[in-house]
Amino acid sequence: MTIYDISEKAGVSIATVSRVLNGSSNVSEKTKKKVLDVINKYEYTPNAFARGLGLNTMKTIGIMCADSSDLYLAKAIYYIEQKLRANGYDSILCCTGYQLENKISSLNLLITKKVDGIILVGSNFIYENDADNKYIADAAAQVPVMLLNAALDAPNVYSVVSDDYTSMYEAAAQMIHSGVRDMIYFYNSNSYSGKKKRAGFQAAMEENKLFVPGRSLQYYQGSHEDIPAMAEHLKELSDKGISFHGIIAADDTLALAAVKYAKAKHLKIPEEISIIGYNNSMLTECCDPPLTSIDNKLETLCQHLISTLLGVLSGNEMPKKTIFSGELVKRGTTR
Amino acid sequence: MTIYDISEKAGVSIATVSRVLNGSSNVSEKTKKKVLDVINKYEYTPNAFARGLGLNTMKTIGIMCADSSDLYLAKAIYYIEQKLRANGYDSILCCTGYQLENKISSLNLLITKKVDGIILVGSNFIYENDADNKYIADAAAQVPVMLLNAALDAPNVYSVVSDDYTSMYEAAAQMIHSGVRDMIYFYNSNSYSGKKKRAGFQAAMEENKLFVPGRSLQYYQGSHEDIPAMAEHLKELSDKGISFHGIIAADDTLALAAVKYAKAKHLKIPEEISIIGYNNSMLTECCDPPLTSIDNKLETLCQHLISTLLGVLSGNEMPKKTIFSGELVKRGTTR
DNA sequence: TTGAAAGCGCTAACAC
DNA sequence: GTGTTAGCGCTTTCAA
Repeated sequence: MTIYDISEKAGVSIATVSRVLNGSSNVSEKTKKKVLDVINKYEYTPNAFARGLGLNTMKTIGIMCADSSDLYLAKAIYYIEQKLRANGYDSILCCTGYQLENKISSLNLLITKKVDGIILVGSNFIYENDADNKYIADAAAQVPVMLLNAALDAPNVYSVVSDDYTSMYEAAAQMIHSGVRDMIYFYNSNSYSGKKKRAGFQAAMEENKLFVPGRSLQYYQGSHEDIPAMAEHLKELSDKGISFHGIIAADDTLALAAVKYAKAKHLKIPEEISIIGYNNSMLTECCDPPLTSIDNKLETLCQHLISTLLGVLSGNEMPKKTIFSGELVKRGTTR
Repeated sequence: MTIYDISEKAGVSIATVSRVLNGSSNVSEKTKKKVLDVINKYEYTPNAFARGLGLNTMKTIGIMCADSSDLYLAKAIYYIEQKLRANGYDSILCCTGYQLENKISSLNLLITKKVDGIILVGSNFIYENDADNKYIADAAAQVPVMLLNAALDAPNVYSVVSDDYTSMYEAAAQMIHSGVRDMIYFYNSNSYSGKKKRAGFQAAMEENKLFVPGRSLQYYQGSHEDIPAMAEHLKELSDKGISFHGIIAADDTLALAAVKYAKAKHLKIPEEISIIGYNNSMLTECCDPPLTSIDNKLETLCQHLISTLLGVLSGNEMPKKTIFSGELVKRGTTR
């Protein structure tokens, strides 16, 4: 069933059918009804490809993320997809993994598929070496690119970020204030947001003359999901003689590993060791005691990201970078 | 830049350009190289919409799920997206929520967008009332529909399921064997797979004359993520005088709530209470002690689902339903 | 308010 | 091995 069939059965031209299909005003109520009746009768729906060819858009947005099964990224994708759909856009999902090479080819693929815009979910798309970020600016030459929790200053790329620096700064300040002096920062990512978090922690420590290079910052390299391995890492640290009575983790998974470590060492939480996570995910309640964590207002970020994108697509001038603040949600792992 | 531009610059016809683009054999090496050079020089990529219009496909598969941020569904989507992409297909993601109405409209929307196939991820797409499943059969009249962890007998719909019944039966049998007599089944879904699981539990209990109607089966109605509320539900049960020394949960989240409950009651795990979860997710390691759980081989299921879909799309005869068995992974919450 | 007709950029059947 | 041409099903001028 094509627009020709409908036009024939309704006794009008295809132009008229097209007009009612697209809600053009210049159609008499009478012919409009006539056409609509035929359309409904035959359950006709326009061919999306032909439409795409004519309009040069199929109203789809490409969503890229490293790993859609990551708790945090999954949540972001969920919010984004919902809000896009509510605005008439489809989402093409693209899980790229963490390799730059794959990110580049995925990005190019999406552009080839003629998406209307691209959303990069997660800070891992931004690299320390500026040259490595060229692929994003290149893509932005074709379609608007939105960054969630990352920022890049380039034409046609828009960033929405949580103020990780301040959140972490305040978490650390708070823990210091509660009496802990020798806490460590436990992290596994040097991404854009990863660096901000670490810097926030470090600043708070330095301000209080508590920062010890090579000790205060503890990097874990390994699977993002392997909690036992993370806990083991902490144990080795402690075995090496590095002592600490507080752990601020770069995400809730790492924090859970910290809790696991503390339990294995029979340390009382929070009396003997304080722990703070990041993301305020469901994991906070998977923990005993419940995990204190930083809420970075993911839904708000996503909401804002989508409105910005829609604005850009409508040709409006939109803010290049928006920053939201996070909030420390206190639960059982801190005093 | 179009195929016409390229053909002109290369001094050949558009048909020849199209041929090298599509790897047709009937092109001489010389002209092929000539065309390829021009293509590379101008970084030309064919217009996907025009291609779609001609071929009537854009090589995309619709993925529907109720909630892509659900731990289990997210993992499934991840596997599926990866495997589709590896085979040259894009994925349009569609989070429908749990309302039938929305599922129907999403499904129709995907068909309108002319996807090549549709994958329904999760058992919640199948309803008890057969009439409610008509929307799936209707969709299958247009494109192949794949069900993950659900089954429906209709033309052009294919099911890949884990043998939830047997897995649950064996988990229950195992717990009975370990000496627990009065365990309860803690669940929150009456979906296709939810019913299978429950039936497996019930069968094992009945076989051992341990099943007590109105007691052995405990339904929790509430947020799928609210662990404290789930734990509270168990506490109320216990307060009501219903005693149990074992909990088999329909998923790991519920099982974690069971652990939380046990800790609040100062019950020793597994000595005084045994707990088994389902899905063998990362949550098993978020738990202290680590959670015994049933692994339903999600990646295998997804792998098989994709190969079946690809087979169907290639016009091959494929199995309508495939069943894989799960496996009980014993950890610290069982004896 | 309506219709005729020219694209949109590609594929593929057919002819040479 | 290569070119010509007729679609694919829509949108959108331009005339009427």
